[in-house]
Parts: sequence; C-alpha cells; structure tokens
Amino acid sequence: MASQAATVVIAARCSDPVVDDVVVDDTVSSNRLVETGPVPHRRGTDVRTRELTDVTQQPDPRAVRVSASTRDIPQATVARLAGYLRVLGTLVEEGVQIVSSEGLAGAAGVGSAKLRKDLSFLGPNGVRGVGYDVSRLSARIEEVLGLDRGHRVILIGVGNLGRALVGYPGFARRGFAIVGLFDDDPAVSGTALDGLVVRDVVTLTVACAELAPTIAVLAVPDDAAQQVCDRLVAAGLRCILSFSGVALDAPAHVEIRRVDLAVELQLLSFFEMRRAEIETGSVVREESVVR
Amino acid sequence: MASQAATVVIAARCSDPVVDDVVVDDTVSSNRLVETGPVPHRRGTDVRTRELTDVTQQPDPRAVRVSASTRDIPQATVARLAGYLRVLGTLVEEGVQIVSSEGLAGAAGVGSAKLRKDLSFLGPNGVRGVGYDVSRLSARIEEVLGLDRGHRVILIGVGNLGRALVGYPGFARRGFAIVGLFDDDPAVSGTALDGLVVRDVVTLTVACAELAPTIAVLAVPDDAAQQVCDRLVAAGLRCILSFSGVALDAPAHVEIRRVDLAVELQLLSFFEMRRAEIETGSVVREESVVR
DNA sequence: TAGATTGTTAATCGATTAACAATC
DNA sequence: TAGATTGTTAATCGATTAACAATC
Repeated sequence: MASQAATVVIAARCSDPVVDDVVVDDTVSSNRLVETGPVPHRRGTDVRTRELTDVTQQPDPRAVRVSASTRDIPQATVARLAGYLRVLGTLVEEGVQIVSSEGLAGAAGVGSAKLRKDLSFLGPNGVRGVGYDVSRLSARIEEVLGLDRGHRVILIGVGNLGRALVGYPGFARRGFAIVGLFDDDPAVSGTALDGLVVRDVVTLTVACAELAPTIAVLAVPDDAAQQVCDRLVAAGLRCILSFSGVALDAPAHVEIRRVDLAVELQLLSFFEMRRAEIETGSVVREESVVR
Repeated sequence: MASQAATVVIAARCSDPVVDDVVVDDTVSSNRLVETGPVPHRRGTDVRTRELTDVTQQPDPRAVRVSASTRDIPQATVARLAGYLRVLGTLVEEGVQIVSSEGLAGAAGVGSAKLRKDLSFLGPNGVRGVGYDVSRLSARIEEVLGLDRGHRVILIGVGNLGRALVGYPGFARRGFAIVGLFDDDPAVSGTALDGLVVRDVVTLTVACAELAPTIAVLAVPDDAAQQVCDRLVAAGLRCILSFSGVALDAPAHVEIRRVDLAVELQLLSFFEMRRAEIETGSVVREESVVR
C-alpha cells in the first residue's frame, strides 16, 4: 500500500502572493514526502503547483485523479483545450499512442510552449523525455471540460440555422444529446425533426422541468432572443449558446456564449482592409489637412 | 480657408519608446498649431495620439477623415467595434442622434471606460460634455472596418449550414453580397438557391477570376476543408471564414477566422462544471491520496 | 459659469513566449 | 549514460480598468 502513488497537488490562485497554509495528508504520505521532498525548480514567487510523487512508481491508473481546481484554469486555456481534444481524437483513430508537445501543438496550430503551459494547468499529464499518452490526456481534458457528464441540450428556433444545428454531427460525437426542440411558429411546432417533435415555445418552462437540459442553444431572430433568454433563465437554465446578434441580458450566474456571424465577417473585412493598406504602403503615419 | 478645421493625428506604435520624428504640415496649420498648441494631458511615456484642433470651429464634415493607422487598433478592440455598430444601427432607427459612452456601452454590454478607450483608437469621435453623434460614429466605424467597400462573398459547401448562411439576413444588411455558391455534390451543383446557380467546386479557380470575391465562407465537412482552403488560396483569396472543426493551414498573408460550434459547446460545458463545483463547495484546494 | 462627458493616463491584470532545470 | 521532452520560471506583451484632466 505504501508503494502506491501518492500525489498531492496544491493549487493557488495566480494572484495570491503566497501559498500560506498548505495542508498535507500526513497520515499517508509524510514518509514519502520527506523522501522525495518538494524541490523547487528555481526560487520563484509564482508557485502554482507542487507535485510530490513516489519515485518508485508511475502514476497509478486506479488513483483518484487529482487536479487543481478548474477555477484556476485561464479562460484562454480552456478555449484551446477543445482544439487539443479534437487533434487527440484523430490521433487515437490513427492508432498513435504517444505524442510530444511539439507534435500535438503543430497539429492544433499553436506553439509548443503554449501547449505545455496550457496542459500544466490540468496537473502533470506527460512523461519527461517521452511525451503524452494520447488516450490518457484525451480523457483528462474531457474530464476537465465536463464532457464525461453527458450534456442534455435543447434548441430554441427551428429555422434554417436551427435545422442545420440539429444535423450537426459534432453534437453527438462530443456527448451532447439534443433532447428538445422548440419554435413559436404554429406551422413548425408539432412537426418532427431528427426523431424529435418540435414543441411550442410557450411550453418551455414545463418542458424544461421534464427534460432537465443543462445547455440551451438559441437560434431565434434577434428581436425574440431576449424574451426567450428570460424564459430560459426563469426555467433554471444556466448555460446558453446564442446565435443572435444582440447582447443578451441575464443574471451573472448564467453563462452566455454568443456566436455572431456578423462580427466574424466584419473582422475579416477589417483584416482585408488592413492588408490593402499594407500593400499600398500607405499610412504608417498619416497626416492630412483640409482647408 | 484658414478658419477650417486642421486636424493632425500622429500615430505611433504602443511599443515605440518615443515618437521621435513628428512632421507637421506647417504650410497650412503652423499658425493654428501655435495658437492651440499641443498640451499633453500629463507628462507620460505612452503618447499615442496628439490632437491639434482649431478651437474656433467644430469638425468639418467635408474634411478628409484623418485616422491613426488601422494597424494600431488592438484586435480586441476591433472585435468589439462590430458590436457597437449594431447598437448604433438600432439607435439610428429609433431616431436617437446623440449617445453617451455610458449609454452606448450599456447597450453593447461593455463598460464605458472600455468603450471610450476603444473609440479613442479611431481618433476623436465625440464631443466632451455632449456625447457621440450616432450617425457620424456609425460611419466612422464602418470606414475603419472597411464595410463601406462592399465585400463580395463566395460560399463553398451548400449543405444544411450553407443554406442557413445563404438565408442569413445579416449578410446583405452589412454590405456583404453573396456572389457565388459552390458544392462538390453533382446533385447540388446546378440547382438554384437564392437566385444563384450552385457551381461545381472544380470550377472554383476560374470562377474566382470572374467573381472577384474578397471573402470566402467555408461550410464543407471537416475532411474536405483543407483541400478547399488550398484551392481558395491558390485562387488568390485572402480572407476565409471557416465553419469546419479543423485548424486550416495557409500562408501567413491569408487571414482565417474559424467558428467552431464544438468549441463553444465545450466551453459551456466547462462553465457548467465549474459552477457545479462552486455550488457543492468543493475543491478550492483539492487534496487526495490513494494507497 | 457649472455640469457633463470625452479622451488619456497609469496601474493592474491576464496571456504569451523563450529558455531551461527537472527528469524520464 | 546521453538524448529527449516535460513542466516551470520569468520576462514581455497586450488588454482592462478606474480615475481625472481637458473641454464642451
């Protein structure tokens, strides 16, 4: 028993000046901890995690996975984890078992330093001199993102975009199950789509109690978006993905992600313009006067 | 003539230690400049813009609009400009002529300080003590984003998503004209959609020469995305908006924006999980050992 | 003038990056 | 052991924010 892995990760907020009251489960591991000891890489103030590992053994697959609180994972990192996961998925398909940070980063389109930093927030996941175990890392990212919980998704607005979303293969592939469809058009509600009967949006509150969704996807026209959002919030939804152009108003405990096609197009327009500027060699410093 | 506005904006990169060689068109404005003079707000090293304005008159609408180079506008700011523009559009519809930073920021869902900072990168656009002229500011943002140029858009992949995009009202409303549709499915190419005949994707290169698109929208399956992207690049496209899940490889001069539904869903999943953690009061610091 | 609001500053915060010690 | 690669550090870079002088 004493030969098993003993891993303790202490997480502190980046902004904390110091980790002031570290508590270690000494009934089990004090002997080991003394043996291997915490050896700081260099003296520094940004001590975020310390790993104390029994050197006689590799991580035990049966061990309860220990992690820093997800609250300490930067938003920018979380946004990239999904990308790493997709690459890891293709590697699994190809039968690749080990991948280096260089390899994974290249396939995901980021620098290897950034990748390693990102993964370090999930705790130690690789083996120095070797690389990352593809399926283990994949499982770890899924766990951190909460993808192993099987989200239930409802979709409000079964127009062109809504139908396209229902047909989107990435939903099921990632463990997101569409469990309810809603629309306010009497011509649409009552019809079946993808094995589900579209419900009238007025039944939203009641249906939510029945369907217990964790995520709502909003694909309604802009002028209906806020109203539907309010109903979702009232029904207890806390995660909303909106495709409407308007900024939705909701309590702080409701997380809203917005995908705005217009914004994307306008960003491209800006880049195109800037490129034209660069090409014509204009305005590094622009001075112009009219009289 | 000398009574007209004389505005000179000198832009320097944020990272420049100092603006070392400011040149002023003294044939026109030296007398005015001496009069009003550059009066630094406070002595500081981050002198980004200096405005020298004839105090006798308000900005002349006929004046060539002078701006800092768009290269100096932070990416984060550009991404928000589109949001401001949308709000300004609704204000125009409502007949509102003047809006304060507080009002505009509130409607756009950002803080007023951030809004003012964002707008400051576009040069002076408001009147102190009054606010911003809605239509003037609107026009200015459109100009900076290059929306006044009338982009020509081609769409590759006329599946569910592609059809939804064709029907998206925001395209035309923002001056983006869809000028070509492409698909590789013989059953689809040749059919008409929204007044356009879908072309076979093999004709892409030839058709690009004819259609002169500035933006391509990619709505093809993941495994076809890179190949189509290569063709687009070969055809001279420099702005691509992709809805595929894969990170596309392209030369540095090609700007690629990717909208990844899976990423958005997974981000929501993460937030949901984190919220569950907070509610159960778990793991501010997690310590767990297995033996 | 007095009140209001912009545009700018500077402090802070968060993300990126290269380098390298730790370690397999 | 020697070579390889992770995980961590610290410097840098970029974005956010509150406060306030400038100015209408």
